[in-house]
Amino acid sequence: MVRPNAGTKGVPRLDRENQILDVASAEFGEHGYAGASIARIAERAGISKPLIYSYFDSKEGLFLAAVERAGTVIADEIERIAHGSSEGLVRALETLQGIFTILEPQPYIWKLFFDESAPRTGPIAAAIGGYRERITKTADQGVTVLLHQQGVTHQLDISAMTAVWLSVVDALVNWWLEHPDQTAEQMTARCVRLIGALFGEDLP
Amino acid sequence: MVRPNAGTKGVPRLDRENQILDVASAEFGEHGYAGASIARIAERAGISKPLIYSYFDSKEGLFLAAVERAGTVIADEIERIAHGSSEGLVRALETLQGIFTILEPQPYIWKLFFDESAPRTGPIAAAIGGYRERITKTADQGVTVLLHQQGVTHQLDISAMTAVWLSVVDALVNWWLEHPDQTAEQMTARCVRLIGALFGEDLP
DNA sequence: CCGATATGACCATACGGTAAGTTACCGCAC
DNA sequence: GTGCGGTAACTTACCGTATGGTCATATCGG
Repeated sequence: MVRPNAGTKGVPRLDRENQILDVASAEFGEHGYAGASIARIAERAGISKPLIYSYFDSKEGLFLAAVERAGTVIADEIERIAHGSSEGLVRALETLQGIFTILEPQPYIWKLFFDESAPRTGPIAAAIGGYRERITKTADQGVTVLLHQQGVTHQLDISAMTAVWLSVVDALVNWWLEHPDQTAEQMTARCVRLIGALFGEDLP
Repeated sequence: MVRPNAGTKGVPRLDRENQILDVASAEFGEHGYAGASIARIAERAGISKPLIYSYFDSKEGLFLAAVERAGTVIADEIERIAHGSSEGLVRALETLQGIFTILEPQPYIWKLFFDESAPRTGPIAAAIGGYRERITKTADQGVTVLLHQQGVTHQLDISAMTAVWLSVVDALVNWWLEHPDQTAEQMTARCVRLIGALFGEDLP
């Protein structure tokens, strides 16, 4: 039987893996884990389904790889900013700036951590949980400092406020996805204006 | 063949429909549209799959019915509050209080409007779009007033801020889902504390 | 010729959806 | 009151297809 193109492309495995992960992240981001289709990912990447399985074993494996690639980058960046000396709203703004910069090439990766239809048990849940915990823990520290300054010390209040803060980031990323013409710089400037207006502070 | 229990329960259609919608809302909320399973909904409701189809025609029909039941309630309440005389942060707080009160019996219905895996075309998209537009429009008016007072008039800034505000509501509802012991009243009190701390205002 | 890259064709099954029939109840003729 | 027909409520068993996943095989550089 004739199989045109079989094996003729010769793209190195690592390159191909990254290309697949790019496409898969977008697909998972757009449709959620359950709504994403491997066949569609293959089509969008211009390759065949079996190649994906030969590199990532399963749908779960592919999603897991996407989550881990994204999680490392995002969590590292957030923790890096947290280790700086800034505090309160300035730190919040720096975090947003860092996230926008990282997400600029591929904004969809943010959504991998907030997928309702992703498996709730097994390695995927563990990985998502791990990265979310790193992110949440860091956010929690920042929120704690901010709220303590204002006299709020109730643990549940801080927990809720952390959830709100993470959701604010989420909202801005999603808004950005709907306004793809905006640059990371413009997004940061926008946040400066909004924080300034809401909290009446002068930001650097 | 013996069919034990066929037709023996005799629950009136409207009651059964509402029961199914309760279960379906939770299932859709937990797993998203694509991740939800009709068989599982039937099982959770203690009935058989065909009964669901005889009442709602299809998975889309079931989701649509859930969205419409939830959307009317939520959008009406939000618009009702918006027609009051309050403004700015007070109005924000009243909106949150209203939403918490409405969602108390069934918090999952909020998530139906933010499902990534729901159909993007057809009647479902239209219904979701319609309710989201009602909610967004109302939110947008409140945000516009608030930001204009602070000198922010750029249309895109307002659009982004509206998205952030809606996401704040989303975060609080999700946080609530993870802390089911909390009452609507406690949630409202928590928001009073947090808004007070962040914005340094005295709220009624 | 061997290993890496790649594919068309296929399998298994989960899930949306349906056909056909069962049970219970209600209203009504007698 | 009782037999009976119509209807609402409900079920088992099944179908078709989309999708996750696999197999055998092809191409090509070194």
